[in-house]
Amino acid sequence: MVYLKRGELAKATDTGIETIRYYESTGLIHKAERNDKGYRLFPPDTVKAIRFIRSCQDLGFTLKEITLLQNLKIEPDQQCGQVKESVDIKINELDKKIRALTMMRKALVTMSDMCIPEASNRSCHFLELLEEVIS
Amino acid sequence: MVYLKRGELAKATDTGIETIRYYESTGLIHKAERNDKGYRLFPPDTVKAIRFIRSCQDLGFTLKEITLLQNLKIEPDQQCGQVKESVDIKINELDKKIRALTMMRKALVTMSDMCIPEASNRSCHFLELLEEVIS
DNA sequence: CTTGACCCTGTACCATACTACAGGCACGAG
DNA sequence: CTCGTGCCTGTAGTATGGTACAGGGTCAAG
Repeated sequence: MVYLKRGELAKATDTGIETIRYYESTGLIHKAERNDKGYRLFPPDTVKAIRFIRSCQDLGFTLKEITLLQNLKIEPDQQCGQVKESVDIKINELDKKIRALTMMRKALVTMSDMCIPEASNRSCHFLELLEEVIS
Repeated sequence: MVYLKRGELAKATDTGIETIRYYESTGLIHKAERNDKGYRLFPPDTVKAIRFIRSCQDLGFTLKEITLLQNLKIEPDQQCGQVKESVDIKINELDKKIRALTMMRKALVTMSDMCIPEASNRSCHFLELLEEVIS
């Protein structure tokens, strides 16, 4: 059978078995079908869905936001403009986040570069550096 | 007096007044001195400290991580190498995060571009698009 | 000298995102 | 046929990051 039981899905996605139930209960993944004994049977693409969820979480999205992302689709009908608007907002947010992270990265690189064993006895205070880079 | 009371600090940083007490209790900001009546008196640079905390949170750092960031200082002593190592790890993490966000941004831009009224009757699902853009 | 805005403490509560039982049925290996 | 997993349900507990009182003192303006 191509279907996965809960434990198999958990292993395949390196996720806690209870987490799967939690995701199902919140609607983050589709309700699984059940066999005659009540065991959950997940279609194999649930693996992808869960990997997507975990990746998004790593990027700082909440489960609520991830639900929105999952539902994001543009259909060329009268509602297109609305969806486009929310997509554009999301793009702006991402831009801000990317810029900020890039600045922080720069601060860290500067720090790392300053840290050469032979370097003179200057000391580096991260916060001051970061403030400089950010502002 | 240059010192700020709790409410003043809250206003200056656009933060809940109780949040300030919470940050103080967790050691995220220094314990304020008190006047003779027990009122907290915060030195003015606490404003900066709290802004720093909020910015870092926006970037997806936890309060625990922010504490670590605050303590990150490189002093040219024997521990320099160690600190450099952890800084470099953090840089790698940021790189990954920035790349992933950039890809996600690309997917959204593609979506947004597809949404032109005159465009044909194709419809666009974010997840599929993201997979395309990523791979 | 009272009224309202502020501050104090302790404690309780909230949402999010899990995580851990307890009690019970299912199933395959030995 | 039993032993060890694995699955089921419901419910309770955890950590994080706040948020909201209650009950009481402080302070300055009118």
